[in-house]
Amino acid sequence: MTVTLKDIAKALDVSPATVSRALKNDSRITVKVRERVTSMARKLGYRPNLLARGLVSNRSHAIGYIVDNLSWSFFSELAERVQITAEEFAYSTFIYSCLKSPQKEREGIEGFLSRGVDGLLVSATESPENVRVFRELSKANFPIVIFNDLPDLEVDSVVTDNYEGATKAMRHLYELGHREISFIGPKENTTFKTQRLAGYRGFLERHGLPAREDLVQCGEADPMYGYRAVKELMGARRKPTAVFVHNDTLAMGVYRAIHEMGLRIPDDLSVIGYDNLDSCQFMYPPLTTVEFPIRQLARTGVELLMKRITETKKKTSDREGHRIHQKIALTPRLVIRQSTAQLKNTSNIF
Amino acid sequence: MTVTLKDIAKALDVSPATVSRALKNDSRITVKVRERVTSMARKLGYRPNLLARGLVSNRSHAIGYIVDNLSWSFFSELAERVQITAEEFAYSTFIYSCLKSPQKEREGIEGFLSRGVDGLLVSATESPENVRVFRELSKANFPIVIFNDLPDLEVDSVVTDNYEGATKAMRHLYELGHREISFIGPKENTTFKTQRLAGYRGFLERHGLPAREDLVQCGEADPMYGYRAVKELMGARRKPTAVFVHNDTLAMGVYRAIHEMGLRIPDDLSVIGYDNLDSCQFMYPPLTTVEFPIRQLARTGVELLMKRITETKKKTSDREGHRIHQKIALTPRLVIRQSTAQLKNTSNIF
DNA sequence: CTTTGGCGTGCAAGCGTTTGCTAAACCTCC
DNA sequence: GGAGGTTTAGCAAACGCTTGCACGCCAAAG
Repeated sequence: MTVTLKDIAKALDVSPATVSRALKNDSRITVKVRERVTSMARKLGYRPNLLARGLVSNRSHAIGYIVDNLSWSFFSELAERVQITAEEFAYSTFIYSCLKSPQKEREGIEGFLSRGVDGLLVSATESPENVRVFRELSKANFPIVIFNDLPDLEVDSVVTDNYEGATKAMRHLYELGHREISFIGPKENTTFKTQRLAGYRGFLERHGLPAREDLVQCGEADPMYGYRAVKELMGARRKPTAVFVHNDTLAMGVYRAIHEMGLRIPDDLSVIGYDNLDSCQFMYPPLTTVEFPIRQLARTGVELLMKRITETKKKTSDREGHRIHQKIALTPRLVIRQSTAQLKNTSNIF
Repeated sequence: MTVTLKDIAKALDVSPATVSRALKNDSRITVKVRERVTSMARKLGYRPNLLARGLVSNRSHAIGYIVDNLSWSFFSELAERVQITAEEFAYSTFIYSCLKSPQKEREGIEGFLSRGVDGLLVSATESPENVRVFRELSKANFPIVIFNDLPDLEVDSVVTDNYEGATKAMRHLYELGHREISFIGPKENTTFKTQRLAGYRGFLERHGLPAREDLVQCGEADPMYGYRAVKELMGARRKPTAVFVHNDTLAMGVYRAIHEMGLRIPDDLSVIGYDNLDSCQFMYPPLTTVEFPIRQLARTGVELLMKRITETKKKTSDREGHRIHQKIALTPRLVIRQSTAQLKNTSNIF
């Protein structure tokens, strides 16, 4: 059925070893032989069996990428970039969506390892059990890079500075004259959320603004929650004049609520998001947001992972040499569009 | 380093064969032995090597899914559902985004086959070369299911009736009194586009409405094009009162253009989309659309593929028994939200 | 006490590759 | 013309697992 190295060997009356070497451009093989082999391979429609290859070479030329929810633009954009970048290194990418379930995430990890991936990329749950698994893998010198800022740095990671991003968002609003600024985010205290919220609070504090807890709204990580939160905020007596939303997806709900209430963005409420998803520019008005540099993140992560992989595979002997782990932080950038504007009718301008 | 069957066997002083059988609940193994084996496996942290397993059993327990652009919600939502459904069958899903490049798509297929996937799921380019590849695979009894309506039915497929969906959209607009209805879509003549456009034209014809070609706008498959198209349409002398947009993503651009021009949906223009992406309900106003039943499609596709896989793997002998291919069509459903409304100021009501 | 027949387990081959070592062939040079 | 060296190619083991077959054991039957 399927044609193997042996078939080529038989057809050419050489040994499988020779075919194998010829196909991978081993210098010891004559040009003539190589040519005969490659042309016969093409003729027969030879397709290398990566399972066999992986079994003996102990390299699958694949990496695994675990995400929370592939259906969310944030993750699917990342996943696509990871795949594209890995491809430049002749690597396949296996993607697994764990639906925010630590249990499933665990299964995903196991599955990847069973399939012999050469390395792991993670942007998923922060469940303690799994974080422990990542630590152990890392300690065992298994190549793994995490797109997150875990408490103790014992594993390679590529992150963005969420605190800094939040600060930039806040400064932008502040400079536009806003003082009553709300924060809308998920209730889970992921590092992303914690840092962004800290950036928000830190900014208020440094500028002597009151930290009104009624302006901090946390709920489900779903656009619907953004919708509900705004309805509540804007229905209250002391409304905010601007809102810093934890991510662009949540901002979609915010938009809908504002429009539905017959209010306008940015006139009645300035809105700033986070992530800079592709869809931002098609919201109305186009959303001002903090860019989460997806492409660079994917690239940096994959490159770091590849470095680890080659390191590890090379010196399989001195595996005791404990690696120094890296944490690479990318700076977020503010993308100003039209959902934020100068505050009007106020004496509060600095 | 990694623990294998042999290690367990050695530790228990039994043969690897016994361990293998015990772990897969072979009835011939004593309960006592089985228990000793499983507990030892757990203790040692045994993880089956799927490469080896696949090599000998010729079953990888993985399927490949090729999509056009993973970063598009439509595909990532599909991919996630495919993964979830496949998991129910104890199958892994490899996802590959070919970025609409037939070349890359081809590489993706080859990669999947090299990795020994047991079956293929496709919603990607319709390039003749690759369609031929699919045909050949199918002819060779390789399990493959396509989410598309290919010209000649020689391969299993699961589709939705785009013509019917378009008709439902048009009828909805028609019943609301609209007569000047525009179509905005991609310029590539994919089957989706062709069928939806045919549905649009067919409807006009059956209802004696003029087929104004200036109302049919085709361009890039990108929200930006929807934006430009609407600007042009609404800038013309004879504006449409409603627009049927080929998909929800394109509709985002339509929305932005309308809003930017200071017009209102649905008052100045009724808009109907196609796909019913998660984000539809958060557009403002929530988008009326034709549902592309993603979940059922994924489920049906995976189930059909699984059926093929078990069929094929069972009777590896009579592989000549040419299979009868199936085409399963799911009916699209109209989801009425608030982007469409009764046409006002017109004598044209039926 | 020897056969028969299950039943439970082990042997060994094989899946398609890679790769260290060996061997043959060919040069080059004295 | 043979020693020594350099190419070039083959042998065979190994990767971790599955599986057809054989084998040994014990109980029941003859």
